[in-house]
Amino acid sequence: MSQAFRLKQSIEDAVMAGEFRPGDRLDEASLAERFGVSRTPIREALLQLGAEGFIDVRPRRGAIVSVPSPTRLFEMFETMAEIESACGRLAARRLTPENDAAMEAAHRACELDVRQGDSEQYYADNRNFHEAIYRASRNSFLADQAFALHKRLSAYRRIQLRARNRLLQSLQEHAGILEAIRAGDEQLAASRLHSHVLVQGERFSDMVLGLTQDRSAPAGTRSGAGR
Amino acid sequence: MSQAFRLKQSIEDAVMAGEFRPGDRLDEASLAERFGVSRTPIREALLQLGAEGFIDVRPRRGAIVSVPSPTRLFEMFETMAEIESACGRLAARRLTPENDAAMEAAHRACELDVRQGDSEQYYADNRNFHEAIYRASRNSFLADQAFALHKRLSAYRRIQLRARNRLLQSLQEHAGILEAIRAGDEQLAASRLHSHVLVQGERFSDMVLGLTQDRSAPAGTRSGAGR
DNA sequence: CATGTTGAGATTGTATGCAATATCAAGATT
DNA sequence: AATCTTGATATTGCATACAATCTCAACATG
Repeated sequence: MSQAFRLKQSIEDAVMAGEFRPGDRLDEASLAERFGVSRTPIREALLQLGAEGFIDVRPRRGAIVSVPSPTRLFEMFETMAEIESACGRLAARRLTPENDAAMEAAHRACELDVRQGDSEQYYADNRNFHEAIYRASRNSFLADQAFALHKRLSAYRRIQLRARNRLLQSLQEHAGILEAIRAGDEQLAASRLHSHVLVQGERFSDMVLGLTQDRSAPAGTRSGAGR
Repeated sequence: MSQAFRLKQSIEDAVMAGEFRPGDRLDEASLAERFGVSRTPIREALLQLGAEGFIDVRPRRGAIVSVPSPTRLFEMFETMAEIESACGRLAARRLTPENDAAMEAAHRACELDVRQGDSEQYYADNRNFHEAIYRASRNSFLADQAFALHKRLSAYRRIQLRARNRLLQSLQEHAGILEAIRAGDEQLAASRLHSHVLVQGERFSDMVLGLTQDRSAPAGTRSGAGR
């Protein structure tokens, strides 16, 4: 497969792994050297990531890892809540045994993780659970949108789950969601999913908003005390 | 501003104008010649359009205007219905005088177009009306998602509105939606928007796929049997 | 007659070079 | 001292060249 595709994935991974922090510049020359290719495929990967909203590509000024404002971030979580609840609504309407089984399996895995207090593994299995719901909507386009947004938010979501009690609460919410979907209660499934997702956004906002009123001077950037 | 950006817009416009039909190849050399640039910025534009889902870029095999299957298309409309109803729900909750005025103005314009039977102009003003609702959600990220999907579907939507009585029906639905949003009735606004959008998908489906079930061979499409 | 093979031409993928623009620090001006 | 130029340097944007792969039709083979 083409290099640009592999590079796109690698750069995305590096960003998600936190190797590049929000605000960091992604300059073409260093990336080219790092991956042992010329600037051309790097540019192509960056432009694609930019089109997907993963990074910010400013004409003539290079690409940076996007720095959503607290407001923007909350909007993203709110949108995720709307999309997920739509998935839940459709899942409740259309549930098949296969999809039910997939959700069940993912939920069981999450249970185990909580019992073992393995928050890192919970993070992964939580993702599987949510993706099982997306698929259960039996609308692959909607599911794709949900996947994409989930991925964009995962960096922020991960921080959330570090809190121990949140882990247990999350699991209990999953149980309630699953129950509603199985009961075919579209309304309930939608509203439970909505708050399950939104609470994360709210918690995160609280956390971030505590620090920055509006003028974010994101800590950690080598901002110019210089002058 | 950079050429690639302008080109991206131009190619998108050409696709939306129907100059390239679904399934047509977008080969780099001819586009480069047409726009008087080299292949490099053309590639960059195509890759970005591909990342946005507007076209299909198949590695080593060039880009084509995507040809959503009837099923996929219906899924896209269903997703649009979910997103729009989310916008409506939030708009009902958060309506400001400014957003109200904007929706009102767009609605008035649509009324005038119907009275004059100008379906082409209605097409444009209808878009404004819907975009006014997106903005009224006061969630700019959600609104951006809605814009993008609306754009991707507009080619199919346009065909819909050609039918005369559909024009009037559409207008009446708009009135109902506006009323619900103003009344602050989130549920009603959401459900009215949902069916307003979905009915287009359904009509389109009926048109294209009277034979949905799974039997392929979409009769009547010129790209069906191909070569 | 159907199917597999092959090779020329066409098209995409990547590297490199140069032009255009942005960045930033040192010096000029008030 | 603060702000405004200005030029050197770094970085991006685009064009061109070449390499890698695909396409497709003519031919060979059973």
